[in-house]
Amino acid sequence: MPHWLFKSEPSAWSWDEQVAAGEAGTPWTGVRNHLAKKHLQAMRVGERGFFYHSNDGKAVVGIVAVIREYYPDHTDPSGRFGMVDLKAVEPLPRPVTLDAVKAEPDLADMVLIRNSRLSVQPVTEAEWRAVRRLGGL
DNA sequence: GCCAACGTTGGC
DNA sequence: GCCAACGTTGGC
Repeated sequence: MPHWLFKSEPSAWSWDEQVAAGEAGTPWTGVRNHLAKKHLQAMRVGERGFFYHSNDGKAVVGIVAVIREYYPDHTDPSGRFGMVDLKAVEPLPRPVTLDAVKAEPDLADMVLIRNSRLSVQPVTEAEWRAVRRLGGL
């Protein structure tokens, strides 16, 4: 099963807010990049991803699940981009910082390192297991 | 279709 | 606050 990584600045949308949204989840609005869009379109209900705090925090802090597949993003006036709905699944007992990811040789090829500006990223099975382990799961 | 100018992201 | 990386826009 594919895995993903979603980036958000906590000042805009934080893990705590995602948790507070509960089982109903929330739409992941605001993606305006074609590669990120492609990843959103590939997502299926039940797939999981990491929730990453960019800028303020710079750490993987939790795990989310896709609960609704790709549909139009009403916040996009051009109508070209869409979104999925996500819900919080569980926090990482220990957030995995960007520094910790960089310090792990097995994670050197993570998209988070290689293409740091991409806001929705694929995560390989090996990367998924390694980050979970670093996070105490 | 090319590419310079510009805007945004995100680490530092 | 700076700036490198990268994506988008628009003139030609």
